[in-house]
Amino acid sequence: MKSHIANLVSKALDQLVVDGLLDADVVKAPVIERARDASHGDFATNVAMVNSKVAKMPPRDLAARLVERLPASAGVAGVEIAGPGFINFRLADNAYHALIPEILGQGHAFGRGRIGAGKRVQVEFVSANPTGPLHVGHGRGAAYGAVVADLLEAVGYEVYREYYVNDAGRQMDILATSVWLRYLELCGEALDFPSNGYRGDYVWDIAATLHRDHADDYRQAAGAVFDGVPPDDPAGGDKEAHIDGLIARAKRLLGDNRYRFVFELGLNVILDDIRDDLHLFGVDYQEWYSERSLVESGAVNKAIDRLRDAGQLYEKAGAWWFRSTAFGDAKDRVVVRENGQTTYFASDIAYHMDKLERGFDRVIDVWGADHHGYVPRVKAALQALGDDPSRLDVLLVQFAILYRGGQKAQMSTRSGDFVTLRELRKEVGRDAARFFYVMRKCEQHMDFDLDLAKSQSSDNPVYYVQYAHARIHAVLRQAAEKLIDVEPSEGMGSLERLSETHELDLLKTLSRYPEVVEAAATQEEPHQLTHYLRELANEFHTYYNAHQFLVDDAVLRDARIKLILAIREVLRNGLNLLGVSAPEQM
RNA sequence: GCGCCCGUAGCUCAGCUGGAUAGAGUACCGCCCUCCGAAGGCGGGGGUCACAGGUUCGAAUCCUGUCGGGCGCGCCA
Repeated sequence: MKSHIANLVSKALDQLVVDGLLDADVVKAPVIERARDASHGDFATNVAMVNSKVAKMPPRDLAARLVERLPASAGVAGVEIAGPGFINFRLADNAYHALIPEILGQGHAFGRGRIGAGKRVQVEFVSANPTGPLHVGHGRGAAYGAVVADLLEAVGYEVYREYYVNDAGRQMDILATSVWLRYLELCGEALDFPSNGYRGDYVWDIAATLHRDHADDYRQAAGAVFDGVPPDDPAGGDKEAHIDGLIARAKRLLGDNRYRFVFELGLNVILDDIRDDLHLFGVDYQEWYSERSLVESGAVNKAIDRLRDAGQLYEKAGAWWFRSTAFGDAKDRVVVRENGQTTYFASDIAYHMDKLERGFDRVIDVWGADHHGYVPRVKAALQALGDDPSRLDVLLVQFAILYRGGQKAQMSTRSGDFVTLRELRKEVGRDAARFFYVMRKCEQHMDFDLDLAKSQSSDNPVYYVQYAHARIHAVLRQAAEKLIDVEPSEGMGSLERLSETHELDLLKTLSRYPEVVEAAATQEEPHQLTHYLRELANEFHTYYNAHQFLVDDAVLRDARIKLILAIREVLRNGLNLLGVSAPEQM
């Protein structure tokens, strides 16, 4: 409908050019938008105002000339000039009635589009370190990334969802060492657990598995482990030096193979947990991409070599630095440390290089906002390698702060004192968690009200929308009891009986759905969809209270049933895109 | 100190590629079930769009500055 109006306006503009009232070179393209106020009709355009200057004519005069040249159209019931020079279009009722067979005919496909044109886009999200269970801070990125991916798919992109597994590096060594130390405690060794180790209960659980399956096979005397290791922070030392010393000691005492065994046990247990957790959250990936595989395949060294060959690296204080300042970064960055180990950043360069080499048209990273300072260096690296950094979009998600009983629910991974995503799901349910996380635009700091998410009342927006869907099914069940055929196969002739304001408003709202999906997808803003669904649910509830659907007049009843079937379809499709269920009963 | 994000109704937030009287939910007050689920609906009050300048036919929206809040500035990941 919108494009139809745009088409009419373009033709009128062309005619103005032909008539010599406008210069084709300077005329600005028309923008058609939904009228905000019903009294302004259905669509409006500001072409007359934006072209007023180049036409050397007051906006309203230009508007009048343009309206004179608009082609006639059956779907358009009225055109008027208003305000400073807006041209308002009012559609004929039957233009909206035709929407119902369209929706019912397309079913699940209604609202999906093709502007993605099959382009391949990769979306990387969550990618939390496998050093512990996911917590609620990861939940927002998970929900947001998943919905953005689904939205892009809905508008015609071929989407590849990926989780980058940081299974190399020092944090993983700290985890492996933490597991081993807990295991030693289970064996009966007395020791002071390092202040920088992972202290969560899940570490005990992994240690217990090791102890159950291998008894004392991995046991070493605590003295042998700790003697000569630099003191920990509480003992007046440095916690970083202490944990590094313990890692080195673990590797030496266990030997490569046995250390690797403990390491992998920890990694696999946690990764399985994360995978399962996300799956139950409705988040599934095409690929779990291992950082270690990147190191072991030589991809990291290859990336470093490419940078060196391009003259973008230099040596300073024993380390190799990437000249990222040459590409807009605030300072140069180390890629190879003094000790010869490559940095996380070096892996990330290789990873992003690989993403682009895999031939994606677009690459999207969803990161926590605390990583925003990291964006310039990754883009710098891509540019230095001769790739096009604009193919990479980094979407930053701000933190969500949880409130329970009006109080902040705080968290910290290292101390083990945090709310896990699993617990959140258990507490508020998957539907509410998914909906709440994407209800706000991602750059907005979010207050997540656990009590509200839990409440089974109209205060809770997710229940409000789901209730509208369930209510439609309640009507359909009622109709079935009365032996009314709810899916009549005959034509749509009865639809012109839909003439109530509530009905026409609903049709108008339904007609917006494809535009909402497209906007939410292209702007990566799932919240637009949540707002839309709330609005649609509200209009349905209003309609429900104002009119009886299952009336004696069979023709009218038939029309109304078709309308609510169309509403059901859109509610279901929209909720589905959000990863929220559309229950038939609640 | 430098960089990024945010500041709109008591509270939580839309609106931001400039457009017509600034919206929604919630809270508060008042109504509506002999009627398909009241987990609902209708109405009402409530705003110097943080502040100050600038750009123009027009600014919550764009630019500059100030003030407030969050985050980041590792040879950690």
